[in-house]
Amino acid sequence: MLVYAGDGVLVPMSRIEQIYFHAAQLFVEKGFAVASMSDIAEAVGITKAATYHFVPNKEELLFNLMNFGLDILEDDVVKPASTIEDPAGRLTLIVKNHLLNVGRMKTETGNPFTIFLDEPGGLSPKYREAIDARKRTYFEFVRESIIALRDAGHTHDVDPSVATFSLLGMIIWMSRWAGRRNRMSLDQIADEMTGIALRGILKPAVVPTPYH
Amino acid sequence: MLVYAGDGVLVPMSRIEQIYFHAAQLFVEKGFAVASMSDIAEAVGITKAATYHFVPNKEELLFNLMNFGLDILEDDVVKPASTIEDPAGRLTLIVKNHLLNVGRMKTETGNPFTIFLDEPGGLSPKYREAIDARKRTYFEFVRESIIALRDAGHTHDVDPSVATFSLLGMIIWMSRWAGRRNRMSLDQIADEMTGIALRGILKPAVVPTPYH
DNA sequence: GTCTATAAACGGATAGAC
DNA sequence: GTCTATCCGTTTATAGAC
Repeated sequence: MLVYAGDGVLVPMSRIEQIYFHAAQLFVEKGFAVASMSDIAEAVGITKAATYHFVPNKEELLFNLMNFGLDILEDDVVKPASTIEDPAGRLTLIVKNHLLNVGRMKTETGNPFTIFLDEPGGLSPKYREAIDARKRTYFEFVRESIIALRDAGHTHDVDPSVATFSLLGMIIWMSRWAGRRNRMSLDQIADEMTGIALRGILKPAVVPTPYH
Repeated sequence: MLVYAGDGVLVPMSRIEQIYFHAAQLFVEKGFAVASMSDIAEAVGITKAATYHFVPNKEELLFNLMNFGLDILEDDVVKPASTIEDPAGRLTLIVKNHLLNVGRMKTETGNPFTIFLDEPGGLSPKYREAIDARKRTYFEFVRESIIALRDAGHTHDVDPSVATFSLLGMIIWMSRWAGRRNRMSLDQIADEMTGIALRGILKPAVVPTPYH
């Protein structure tokens, strides 16, 4: 669908990929409801009718993009984290990689593949349920790591769900501000935020050394 | 505009207040672009034309609501925090009160006075600038407390801006999930999150006792 | 203040030619 | 694959009667 051009920049290839690429940008920039099919067509450089040759309707455009964002999340975060048995190391990798993922694909106006995972009212109930199920699976994946740490006595006295929501809120919100100024590198920012997140939840002795 | 009915529930009084009240709920629920003036009128129980007797246009409805939300934030967070000289105590009050504010006014579908402080593409540039300026002022207020703490050697090695964004992301995101289940009280949730936020940024010795 | 009626613009989506 | 033209529903907003 989209291809990395070496330095983390996403490059659209075929026409259909161009459509999805610009749709993602516009949905984030203006919101799903405000960005029109004409806007997308204009950004691609074709007419609205031509766009409908590739896309059945606007809702499926959003649905496919959300699934694509979740695919990336699973590849870049869940898959590598699943191989780590130590829950502290696993949680660290989750936070760091999710942050890098959010920041890496940032455009000038937001992150197309993260921010609109929560477009309100964009999807009809049928589609919405499928996306919600995938989001819940990810939430549980993060929460399980925190539960393991709590059961080992390695966390402060926090409810695992509250801790997970706090963590994910911090991460997702990053898509709204990171990448605006280049004073710090993305890696630096992700490291600092990983430290903030881990220290908030884990007891000092358990926080890995680079974030201690 | 709106009045508290003792237990934190907002009650609309006059007709114009009813309009703003239901508009706020609908904007959060469906998004600004999707919620129509007819929806609002129907919720109030009058016709769309009658609504326009009180409101000049849809955009100013959103603009006024955003300003109202910022007014509340200043009353409930900035004003009381400004009287506290100790920066650790001040930051603690900021986080706790902002969280209570976000959680208290939660409806079934979201927080009318917080979540849409960041409606994308809702406002035209002219109005948007005024809102952005007020948001920036609040951001700086939080950031200054963290800078004071860093200069006193009381924080971990974090950039004050990154720390502020992390903090606010966590808080704002709370509006999307808090209030769904009642396993924990709002005060309990706010306390736990305050702890997570403060521990992430402040050195253990400086974190106030209830959150240590 | 609230209504019915309607104007004017824009949205998603399709038909059919090339 | 892409275009022009168009259908049809919905939206914001207004006019004017009561």
